[in-house]
Amino acid sequence: MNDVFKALSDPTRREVLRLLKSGPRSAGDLADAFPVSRPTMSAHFNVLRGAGLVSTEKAGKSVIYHLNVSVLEEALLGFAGAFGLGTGVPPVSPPE
Amino acid sequence: MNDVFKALSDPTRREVLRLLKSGPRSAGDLADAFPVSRPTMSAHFNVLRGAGLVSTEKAGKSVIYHLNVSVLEEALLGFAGAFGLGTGVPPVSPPE
DNA sequence: ATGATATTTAGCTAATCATCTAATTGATGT
DNA sequence: ACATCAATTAGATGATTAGCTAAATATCAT
Repeated sequence: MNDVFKALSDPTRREVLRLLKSGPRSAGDLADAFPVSRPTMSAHFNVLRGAGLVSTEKAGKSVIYHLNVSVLEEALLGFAGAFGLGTGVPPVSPPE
Repeated sequence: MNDVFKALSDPTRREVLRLLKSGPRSAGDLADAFPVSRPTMSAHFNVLRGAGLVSTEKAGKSVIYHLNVSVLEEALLGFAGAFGLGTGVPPVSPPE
């Protein structure tokens, strides 16, 4: 889970996830959406994959990235939930 | 909001927030809960304060740290919400 | 005013990070 | 086989980060 928060700490990576929300995309397609080099984007993809936030699938010359929503959900809501946020169900003492 | 995610990327800082969830605590009291030096903890506090996640109040010799839940909520659920997580209300196209 | 206590700032270091260019790998088409 | 295109790895660099010790600041008590 630390890896997930580390991954989320970079705005480029958060934006990649947001783009992936609308559906799978190739590495180059994703890279085109950012003003940095492809190798740099590749490094960001590695961090996201290391955190389990995305999965890859080979399609010819391309590599398709998929968003793993469940991993995002588990980390984000898991943490938020510890503060009584997001679920509607407080963690310790319900506000009577 | 980037500052918030940057702040959350460190496990020590996330734990500080979790401790603060149960109520305000002094700097030294918080520092005692971690195996690092006080100056190091002070630096972590600065990051959390810079992100707006905590506020301070002076009380005699001590400095009391308060958790700003609203800031955490806005960032965390704001981001999660963009993925249809946490609110029960999907972000773009509601499942009819 | 002196001393003790709580916290922060200053200054340093080692490690990590985001970025780049150049080179490599892998797949497709001619 | 060769050229081309997509993506990654290698290797380097400058910036940021988390950590430390030592020194400074602020408050309280004597």
